[in-house]
Amino acid sequence: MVMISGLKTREALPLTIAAASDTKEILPGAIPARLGAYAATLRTRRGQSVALSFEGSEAAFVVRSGALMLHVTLPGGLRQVIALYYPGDVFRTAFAPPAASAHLSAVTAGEVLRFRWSAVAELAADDPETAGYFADAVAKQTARQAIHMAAVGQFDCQQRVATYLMELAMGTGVRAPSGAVAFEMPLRRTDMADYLGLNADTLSRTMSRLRASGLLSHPDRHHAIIRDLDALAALTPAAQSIRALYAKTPSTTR
Amino acid sequence: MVMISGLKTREALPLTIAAASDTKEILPGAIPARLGAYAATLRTRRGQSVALSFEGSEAAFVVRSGALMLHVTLPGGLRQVIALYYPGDVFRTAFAPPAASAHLSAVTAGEVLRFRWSAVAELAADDPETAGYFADAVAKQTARQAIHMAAVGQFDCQQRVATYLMELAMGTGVRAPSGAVAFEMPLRRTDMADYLGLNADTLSRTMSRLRASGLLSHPDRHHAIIRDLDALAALTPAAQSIRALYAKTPSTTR
DNA sequence: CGCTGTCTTGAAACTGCTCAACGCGTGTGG
DNA sequence: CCACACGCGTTGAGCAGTTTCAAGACAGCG
Repeated sequence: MVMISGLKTREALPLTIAAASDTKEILPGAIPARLGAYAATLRTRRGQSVALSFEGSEAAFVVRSGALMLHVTLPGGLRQVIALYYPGDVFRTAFAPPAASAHLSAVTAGEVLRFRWSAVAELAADDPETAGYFADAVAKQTARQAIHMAAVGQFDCQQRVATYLMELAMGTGVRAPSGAVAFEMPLRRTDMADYLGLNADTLSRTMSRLRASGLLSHPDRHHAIIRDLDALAALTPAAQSIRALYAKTPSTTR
Repeated sequence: MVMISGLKTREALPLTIAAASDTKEILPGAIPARLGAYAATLRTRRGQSVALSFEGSEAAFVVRSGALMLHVTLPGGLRQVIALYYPGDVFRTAFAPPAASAHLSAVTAGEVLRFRWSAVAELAADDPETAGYFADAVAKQTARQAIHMAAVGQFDCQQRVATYLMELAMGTGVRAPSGAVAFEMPLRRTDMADYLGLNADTLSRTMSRLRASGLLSHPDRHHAIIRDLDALAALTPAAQSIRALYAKTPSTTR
């Protein structure tokens, strides 16, 4: 559907299919080629923070690989990770709430395309593909956020953790022949807790319980293996939704 | 870009110039005129449910007056009100998460414009005003949701209630000379609780405590008066953000 | 080798939830 | 016109799940 155009100005941006040699380089359903002409590519390291705006004007970002995290800190030291952005996701400055000390940072090494929002808006005005790409990406993200909202608002501790693990497993997991699923957990415990609206101690305890039950094991801090995905799914009321969400993603290419 | 000094944010939006002689039909952001050609106007009654899609295809909605609520019910009877949509807000079918029995319903009598999403997408492709309107509306909503996310994830019961009251006061409140603010509370207690991720009992208790402290009074179920807005603001860590959000709203027209 | 940031774990304190009862306004039928 | 049921909101008492605080374990790094 998307073809490579000769529009690259500065550096070659294989914006079509990142011929993923690496597991992470999931193809974002193809980022519209014409965007390339306006993009600056940021290479992120884990933990690196990304300026929300660009030279004082509103910016837009498209994640190409890796992941970003938006978090806010409110008076009183209350911190909440609002959203995680994965390959194909878009973000614009105006998504960040005002007066909430919002920060965007990388949770993983990866690549992020940055634009002036005005440039994106102009391009979108005469390139339906770009317009559609943004609109659909935002819609998909909104739907994902809805599930997350429900999880944070209604689930107990274990359900939230199970939900997050499920998302990771579905999004980036690798299936072993045994039926087990292995994946990375890019967030630190603290960030994970802030994302789930939990206390870090409680989160740790919950993960220990899952480990004790044999469902989960993590060889090291940032890696996890789920013995039985269905058993995990049984722990979260959002299992169906997550499955539907991640099943749909690839076909998002429309 | 049309831009008229906004009065009350959440009152009716004129579709075009329609010199709204009607009761509350005042004009803030102004919905792009050309959308009118594709719109079907739905008149909602409180509690009425609005079909998420239209004749099997994806739909888009723009709230003109009143308010809508999106809620999901997950297995186990867990219910979460995901978002509230106010005049000027947009919604499209794809915002609703899959497999979560999502429902859109009116919390107030009002008017909602309905479109086929495909029609909106086509129009946006050659009308930058429409495209910009949708993109900006979605961005504004996303920012609002971020605050709500932080509230549900991090705030205690009283802070959440104060946050919601603050939103209402800023959005639809009428200032009395005494400094008090009066506003409507369109949601039922149960829905309010589900929106805030609280138990209805707990919510009721919290409101009683606020009433006992003299800050709040409600002459009847759906009306409230805040004696001192600053005192209320002091109760929620999100006060600054809410103020910024609602101060910015009128100028959002850019 | 010791430092530091991160993660884990325990015990006590507390917040919010559950469940059950009651009050109140409204609609319905005798 | 009253009796009654119903939906909705309020309130209390007891309980459960989370948070808090403090201490210990572990890994990476100078």
